[in-house]
Amino acid sequence: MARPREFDERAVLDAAVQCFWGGGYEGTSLRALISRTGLTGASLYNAFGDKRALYRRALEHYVADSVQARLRRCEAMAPRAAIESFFGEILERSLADRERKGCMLVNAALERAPHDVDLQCAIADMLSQIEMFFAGCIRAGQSDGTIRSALPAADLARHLLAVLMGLRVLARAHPDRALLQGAVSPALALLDAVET
Amino acid sequence: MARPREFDERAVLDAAVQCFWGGGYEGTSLRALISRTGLTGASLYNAFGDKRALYRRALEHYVADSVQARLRRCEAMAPRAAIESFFGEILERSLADRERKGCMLVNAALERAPHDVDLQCAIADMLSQIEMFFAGCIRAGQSDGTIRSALPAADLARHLLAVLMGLRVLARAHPDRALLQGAVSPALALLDAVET
DNA sequence: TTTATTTTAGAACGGTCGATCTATAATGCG
DNA sequence: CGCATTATAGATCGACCGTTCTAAAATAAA
Repeated sequence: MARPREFDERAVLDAAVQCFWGGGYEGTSLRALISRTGLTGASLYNAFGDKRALYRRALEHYVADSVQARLRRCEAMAPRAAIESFFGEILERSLADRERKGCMLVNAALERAPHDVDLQCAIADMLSQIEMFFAGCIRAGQSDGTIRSALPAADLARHLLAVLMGLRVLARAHPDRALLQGAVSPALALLDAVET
Repeated sequence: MARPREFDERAVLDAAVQCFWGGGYEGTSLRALISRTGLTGASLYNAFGDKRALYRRALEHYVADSVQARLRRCEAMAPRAAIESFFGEILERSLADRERKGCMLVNAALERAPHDVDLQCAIADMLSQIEMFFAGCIRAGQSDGTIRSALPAADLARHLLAVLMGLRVLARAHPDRALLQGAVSPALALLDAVET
């Protein structure tokens, strides 16, 4: 009934993520998006609305592609190992991240959440998915004895979430292995049965 | 020999901090700074150079005023209490922060450090001051027995630094008392002598 | 008082911003 | 084949960006 689209939406969102990830929302211009995605301003506005809506779609695309995929990958492992592997992956990725892009979700949480109510809710949801992954691992580990039960699983999960956010900030400001490893290892020690 | 300045530099930096703190670097326009500080563009450029230099001066002003003052305040306390009081203060301030401005240093670390080498070094220094505060408290507490010695003081300090960064991110995205308290309390438990 | 020097005020600069307009191209339906 | 509908391309919009310019004002030394 009408002219069909010439672009692949996923490819366009991939390109948009590449722009927004490193540059942030304010630091990414429509011109940059037009150049990266290859389509014109009119097409972008026709397909996605405005810059704000495109940013949100890009963030959701990033989270589905990058964060949720990692959660699924780790959920397949034993609880204690899942958490250790999760942080190990983050650590290696952060140290290999030459452009210092960090995590787009963390960047969005700090840059956009305070200024965009809708996005704030979406981001809170995404963060709570990570928290729930931690909580699930911890409860399972506390049941099978691989994680100590002295502290509430809910608190531990929130703690790990904070450590994760902190890692991402530190990595963007000062990506040093000793710093990041030092920050993570006490968190893992906290999960273990105690030895004085 | 020449016309004297009509403004107080500290007051101007205070105003600049108010602008940059909530809005970030890219989100704050020269017009906003001109309006808040009360002086003209020419005066700003004559006194501080350009926007980037003003941002750096504002950040240093903020850190001296807000971060270093808190460190001094807490350094006067007993080591274990100093850490607990430090996080307690952050927590209450974050929850009372209606505008969700968070911590300007953390905001700068995430927004500007990757894009500004000079600032990155300055920020790394400022963060390491906080890390050294933690490290000092922990070493002292490990000596007098109020903090357990099972983990290296250096790692614990880096861990607390990461938790602090994470708190600031979470508070800006989802300022909920249960979330923030849950994130902190395992960090404090980690410092204590063990009870199974 | 004159002169040199610096700060002020405010207009103005070229450039870029997000967003929209016009016109053309491409499809399915009647 | 028209016809309605949607996507494309590229020019263009007013607004705002960081920065600089000109000119007036204010001081201290000569």
